[in-house]
Amino acid sequence: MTDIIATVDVILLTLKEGCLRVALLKRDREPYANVLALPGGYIHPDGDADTEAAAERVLREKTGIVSPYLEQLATFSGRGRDPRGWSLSICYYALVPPELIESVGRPDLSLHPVDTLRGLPFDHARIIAAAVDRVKNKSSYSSLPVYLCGDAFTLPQLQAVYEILLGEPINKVSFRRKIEEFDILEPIQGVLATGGAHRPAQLYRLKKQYRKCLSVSDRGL
Amino acid sequence: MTDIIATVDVILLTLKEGCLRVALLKRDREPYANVLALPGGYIHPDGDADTEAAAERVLREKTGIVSPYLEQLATFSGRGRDPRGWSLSICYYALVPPELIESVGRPDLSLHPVDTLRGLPFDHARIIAAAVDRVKNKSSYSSLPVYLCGDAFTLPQLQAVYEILLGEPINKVSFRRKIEEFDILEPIQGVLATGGAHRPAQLYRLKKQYRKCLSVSDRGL
DNA sequence: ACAATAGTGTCTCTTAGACAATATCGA
DNA sequence: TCGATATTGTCTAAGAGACACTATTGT
Repeated sequence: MTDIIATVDVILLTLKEGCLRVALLKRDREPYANVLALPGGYIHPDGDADTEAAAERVLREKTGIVSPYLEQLATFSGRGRDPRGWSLSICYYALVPPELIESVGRPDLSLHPVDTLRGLPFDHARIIAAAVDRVKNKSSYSSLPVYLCGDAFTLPQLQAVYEILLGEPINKVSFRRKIEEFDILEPIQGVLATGGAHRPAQLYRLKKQYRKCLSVSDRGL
Repeated sequence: MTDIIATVDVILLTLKEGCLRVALLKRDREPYANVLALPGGYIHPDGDADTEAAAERVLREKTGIVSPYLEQLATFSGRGRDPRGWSLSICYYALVPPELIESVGRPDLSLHPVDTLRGLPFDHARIIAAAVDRVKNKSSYSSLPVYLCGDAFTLPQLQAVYEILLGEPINKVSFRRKIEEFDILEPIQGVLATGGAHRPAQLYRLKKQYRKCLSVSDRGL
């Protein structure tokens, strides 16, 4: 009986310069050595409690990042996806603010717009597309996009994040109503003065109990 | 390095006597021989194109059923879930009308209400709970429940299915508006006369192009 | 004062749900 | 004709989006 190659891959997503980007790094071994690919690695049954722990470990070892939000995407499998043989990858996706990626200072880690990816090994293009679909869809009815923002952000900034993900402008009043309804943010006593020759915006942060869990709406937006 | 046990499990769900039920069968080998469990089995890298094909094969071999709708649920993994060691199960769920299960005539296959399951082996209770959550949630915004109906059904019957899954009565007018909006049904020229000392209802069937794909709404219900 | 963006009040239009009227069967 | 359920029409109320007005900064 043929063996099964069992790995985890992590789709690490962030929003930078108005565009959703995925973190890729150069593979350090065959197959596809020196090709940009998703951070991934073998499951270690001796050390990993489960595949989620394996994904956390792989992400930490390969990028230095610990993501507050990590969710299982799906499992991709089959004979054709890896030249070494029949393989199976349990994929997880993470959303982080761009500063977190930059703060770890890994020169081999690079960000790439998800719309213009080329030359990806294995079935990584398909996996990334599935992750992007999931994120965009989930953004349409949940607070998921807050994980793309840093510790403190303004409502106009958060709205811009939603608009990029959904690909369309959102009504300001409706948007604020929804966020109010989610009840996950609290104002910080202090305002964002920096940018502006205009009225400064209130800074908000996630309430503690929502650092790792999201709020969903039964309606859209 | 320890080996990984890689299997697929299938959560076969149906609606019978006003209650969502899962198909279980007695395990024919250790561990947990003779205990009721989900249909499952090892992945065959030599024969299965991918895990979905493996799930289809396992379902067919163990129950004789070929389900039009089969979707990946999630992958469950870890050291504690199988006494044989670190294991990993890619789980798929299927929705079928009860007649399909009865038509295959497997006496070892039995249906059990998902609310009152006891004594399940491995982490099957958790897996089934996840599948039920997924089905109920997806039913709130999609045409998924039609797969629980047979080839022909009336709108009041379909509404009853939705109401059982959602656990609450639905407004008749709104429900019909939604189904109309999905645009997946076509009337059959003939009416359901059987039940009744009352006006018979129009029979509908799924349009051909929706036999294996569902329609979703961006709003609820 | 002016430009620019933040934040809020209000109106309208869409749409989900309530209610009810009509339709069609068996007894 | 009566009882029961199917089907359709219409009114109402909740909610989303449009619009516009006020607020607060830097220049």
